[in-house]
Amino acid sequence: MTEDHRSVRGTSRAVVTAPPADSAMVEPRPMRADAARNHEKILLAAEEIFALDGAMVPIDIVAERAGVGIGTLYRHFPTKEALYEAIVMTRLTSLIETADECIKNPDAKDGLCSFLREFANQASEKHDLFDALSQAGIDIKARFSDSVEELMARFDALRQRAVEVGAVRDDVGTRDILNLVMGSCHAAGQSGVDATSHQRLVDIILAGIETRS
Amino acid sequence: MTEDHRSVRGTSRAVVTAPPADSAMVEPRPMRADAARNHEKILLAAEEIFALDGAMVPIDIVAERAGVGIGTLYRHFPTKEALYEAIVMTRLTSLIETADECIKNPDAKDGLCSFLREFANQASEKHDLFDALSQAGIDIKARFSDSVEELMARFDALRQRAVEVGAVRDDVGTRDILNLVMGSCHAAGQSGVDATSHQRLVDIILAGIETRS
DNA sequence: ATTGAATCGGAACTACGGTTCCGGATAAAT
DNA sequence: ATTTATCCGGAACCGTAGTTCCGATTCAAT
Repeated sequence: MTEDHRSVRGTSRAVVTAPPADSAMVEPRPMRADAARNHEKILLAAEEIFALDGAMVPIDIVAERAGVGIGTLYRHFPTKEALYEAIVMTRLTSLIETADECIKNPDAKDGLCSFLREFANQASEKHDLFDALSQAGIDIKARFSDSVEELMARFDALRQRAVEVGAVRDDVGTRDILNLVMGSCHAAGQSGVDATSHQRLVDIILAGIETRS
Repeated sequence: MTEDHRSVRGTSRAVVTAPPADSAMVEPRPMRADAARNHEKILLAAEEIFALDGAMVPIDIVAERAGVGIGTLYRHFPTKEALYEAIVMTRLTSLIETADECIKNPDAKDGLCSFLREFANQASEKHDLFDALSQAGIDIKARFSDSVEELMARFDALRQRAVEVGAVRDDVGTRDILNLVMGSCHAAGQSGVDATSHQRLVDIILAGIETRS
């Protein structure tokens, strides 16, 4: 009994209503014009302010920045978690697209490098989003398993291809590289260093996973 | 009044007992036995539970674990920040000692490696402490500038020596290495991977900062 | 054993941030 | 223009976590 912490926090019975993207089968009425506009404004404002001030900013600040009331914000995203989810989702999708681009690169090593650089860019820009999520007890891999797996598959393909060409070591896992890049960007972001440093760090990591000559 | 005069005493484990005789005019009474015992218990419990469950655990949980009341905890550490500070202080001190050990190593590269490995160990164990601090708006470099500078100086000496011997590249800054190691440990800790992975990551980083052959 | 000061313990207070609710406003259909 | 379903706004509510306060307790000096 010395083990248990405070009683498990409120059963977050968060209604995980997926944002109706473009399904015309269930909704007889699409969405009122102002509602759609606000939805967009909120998403935009949230992304901006989270990237800027970290994901811990109170939501009423987000609402203020979006130019809407809190009630409106909650109508569109019934929970702060839901807002996080929406943003993470766009981020993952964008990253998957990037990976798809990079895999088109005929040079295996270049492809991997490009991807890692872009990945580092995004990671250092929005450094605390993922952090805040896990701090809030949200398991990204679990909640977005589909997209994450998709992304990881592409990432692994990039790595694998570079290994087969003999450009990078075969004893370094995809997960390792991810941790290296993501983590160092995070650290660099925290210690207020110049914004270009994460590129230098990626270079070092790339040197570290190269095949030894 | 810009400078807060939080007592620096109590940061090292040994000071809890009676102060030396040469400060008779300052401290007429040393500290009651139970008080000293509790001070120690709290520090210990806090260190344990922060390392285990992250630094966001409510302090009453810390008190419970230490077997004291909240009032008692607050008597010894007037603020949660103060508790953080005390722990960070012991950590920095310990790290400085490690660096002093490593610099005795005749082999420059081995010395640096040993230090980085130990650094990684500590970083991955208590990964969220620093995180929580910065999230709480506490600037570590500012508040502990003395110890941090001391540590950085030793770290830089280790790196410098390795560079002079020709073991590591000369275009990689001390700060870079620190970000790399600290960050990747953080990331590895977050994504629940096996506890040994941070050693693998350090190896990759070491490979990345080696002189190219 | 007595006494008084130091210390303990935890209930209560406070601040803050997420969430709910509902009267008022507005788009769109008639 | 009227009507109504939908949406907006923000005051109020609630739970959580940090902090304060003071009667009860304990150490240690006499």
